[in-house]
Amino acid sequence: MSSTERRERERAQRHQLIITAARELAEAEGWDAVTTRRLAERVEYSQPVLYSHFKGKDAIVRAVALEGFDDLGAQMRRARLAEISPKEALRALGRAYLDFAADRPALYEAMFIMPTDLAFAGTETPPALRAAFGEIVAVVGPRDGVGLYAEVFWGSLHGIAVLVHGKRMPAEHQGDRLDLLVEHFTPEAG
Amino acid sequence: MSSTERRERERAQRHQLIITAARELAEAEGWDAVTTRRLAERVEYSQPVLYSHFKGKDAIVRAVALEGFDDLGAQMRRARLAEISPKEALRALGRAYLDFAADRPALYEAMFIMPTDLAFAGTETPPALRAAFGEIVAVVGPRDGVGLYAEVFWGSLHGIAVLVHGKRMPAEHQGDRLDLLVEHFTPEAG
DNA sequence: TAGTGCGCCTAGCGTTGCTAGAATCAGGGG
DNA sequence: CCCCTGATTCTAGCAACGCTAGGCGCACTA
Repeated sequence: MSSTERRERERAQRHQLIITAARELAEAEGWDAVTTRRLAERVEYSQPVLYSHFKGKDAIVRAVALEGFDDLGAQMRRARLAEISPKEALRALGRAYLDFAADRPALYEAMFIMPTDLAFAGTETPPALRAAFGEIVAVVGPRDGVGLYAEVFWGSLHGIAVLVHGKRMPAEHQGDRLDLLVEHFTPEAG
Repeated sequence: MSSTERRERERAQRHQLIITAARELAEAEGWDAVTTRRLAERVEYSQPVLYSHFKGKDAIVRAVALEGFDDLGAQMRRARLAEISPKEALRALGRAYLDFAADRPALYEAMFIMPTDLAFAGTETPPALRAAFGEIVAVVGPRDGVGLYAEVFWGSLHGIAVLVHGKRMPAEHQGDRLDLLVEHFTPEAG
């Protein structure tokens, strides 16, 4: 059954190809440009092939988002581990988060803005999401049982990131905003 | 030219009718349900009439959003003026903001989530937006020249509101999150 | 080599935002 | 009183969207 294996391998490659193409197209021209037709053209297959891999366009976006959580988690982890003091670690993680949102806006959009049915805080939550949130918990400090501080710190970062991204808040002073947040959320100083 | 006046009056009424219908339809069934066809049917005119009032669908959404800022501004103002102490005023305004987002999700979406070309912080910023932001500045205290504290407080509120709305953060504990924010942003204590 | 089944593509459905051109209606002049 | 003029509204249709049915062709099995 070697041919079957090869087929499955090729199929998996194409699966990944679709996800990558969708992300690249979104990052280059925005999600509005990611239509099933253009995406199919880009992977050099016809439209229906997409539907043999994914239930629909939403599922493709979800797959792109899911990969993004690995990246974001790793980026935050690297940032916080590079610092010694809790305060500096917090600032580094916050900067990493905001940089991620600013540098890869389309990916960030798929992860945190577009409608999704990814389970975010439940038993079905994918490991990548859990790990990414865990980085925030680690740096904020699990001062309470439910991670309230981590939630609010995350929410604050997300808020300013998304308002800047939507041009509802000036892009300048983002560093100052982060400093202000860090000042308030530094562990112990609570 | 009385007939002309009447015509203009009727036209203005219809203009408002379209905005109201769009908002109601969005609040009842979500913005996806607000198609130009359904909206036209609802106002009992044909589709092209919409385009004689608005440049396109985006312009209708923008008009709905603009009205929302009056509501939100008033709601925040009422809340903060009902309290004496700065801390309680801050909490009341925050609660008003979060309640607005939770109670009128479609309207909130049009104001703060959907793509828009409304000028948010510039010379062209509509008075309603300016006034609403002014309420936040008033309650946070303009501790710096550029309203950094107000921006970050607003961003934090927006972040948790929108993450809960998108089911990316549990809906519970929203009150606790607000308390935590208020604790950190209370004037003087800063 | 003939049969068989899977995989891919062509074609098309219903819906979207938006627009061109026909039709209709109100108001004013002969 | 009637017809003409101009504005206003509607019918019809375009291109693009997400998605799907059905048939064709190729690769593998026997």
